[in-house]
Amino acid sequence: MKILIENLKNNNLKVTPQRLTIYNYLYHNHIHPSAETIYNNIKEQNPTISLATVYKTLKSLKDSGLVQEINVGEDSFRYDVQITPHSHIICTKCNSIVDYFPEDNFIDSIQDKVAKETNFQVTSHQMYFYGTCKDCLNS
Amino acid sequence: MKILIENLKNNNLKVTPQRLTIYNYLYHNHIHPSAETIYNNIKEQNPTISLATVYKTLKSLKDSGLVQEINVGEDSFRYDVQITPHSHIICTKCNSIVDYFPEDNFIDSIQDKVAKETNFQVTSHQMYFYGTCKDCLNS
DNA sequence: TTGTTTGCAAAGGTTTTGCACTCCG
DNA sequence: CGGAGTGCAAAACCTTTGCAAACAA
Repeated sequence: MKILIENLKNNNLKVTPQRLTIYNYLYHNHIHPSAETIYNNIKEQNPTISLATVYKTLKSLKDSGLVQEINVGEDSFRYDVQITPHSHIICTKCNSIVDYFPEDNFIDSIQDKVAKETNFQVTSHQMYFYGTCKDCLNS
Repeated sequence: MKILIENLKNNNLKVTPQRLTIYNYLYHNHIHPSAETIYNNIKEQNPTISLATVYKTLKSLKDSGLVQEINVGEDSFRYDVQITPHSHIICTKCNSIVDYFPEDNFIDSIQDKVAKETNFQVTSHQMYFYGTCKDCLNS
């Protein structure tokens, strides 16, 4: 939570219970939830929170770099605490999303390669792999 | 257009002027347009077409494998004639999307690596690179 | 002819916005 | 206290759906 509080202060954002709750939920639940899922799961502890506040909070967290927004081809965005750069691998049967952490030099080498071949200054990337997870393969 | 007509027949879909127009537009305009953009650009030649038809057609083309749907983090999907597998590189200043074709063995090696390390059976992927294009760097 | 496709309007789902109230600093 | 954040309801989007008319095969 220290990271959150520091980061909020650095961005001139106030520390509110709603922001703490949402960040805390994401921090402890790496299921890449949608705004709706976050809302449903936190309203038990925080019955007065609104879905609009969840969206507004996610926007603040995203803008200050604490959370990343991902889209795997569904109707809605999903959210993820950004600790270190990583990719996502999606099971097309059960729709679960699993983090995948490639080594740094692997990513750097790909970005360098792309930058060289396209003349873009590449600053970030998103990599999604689709397939079937171990559990779904066995059932 | 031969590809389209053959493919439609193989999928028991009828060849209609609307489908020809939309596929033709995508085939000649590799700007990765949204449904709305497609609609706006083809309605000059086809004044009676509706946006709903554009969506329905894109769904048919997607299901029969002629078109791919991509999402780069905007509110809407964008569409792309799928010729060979490729990645996308997005300029965050001008929002243009450029195709990037890595060598086959490069992709295969990444997918193999991911599959091995995650125990997923990986069937496909989407790779998006974000940065600044040559033109925007020079202005 | 027959089943598919189209076009319209309406509905559905996600996300944003306006505004008064509340609360952090 | 003052300005930022919250919560509600309404609005704004994008996309899908239902249905009668039009059309491809």
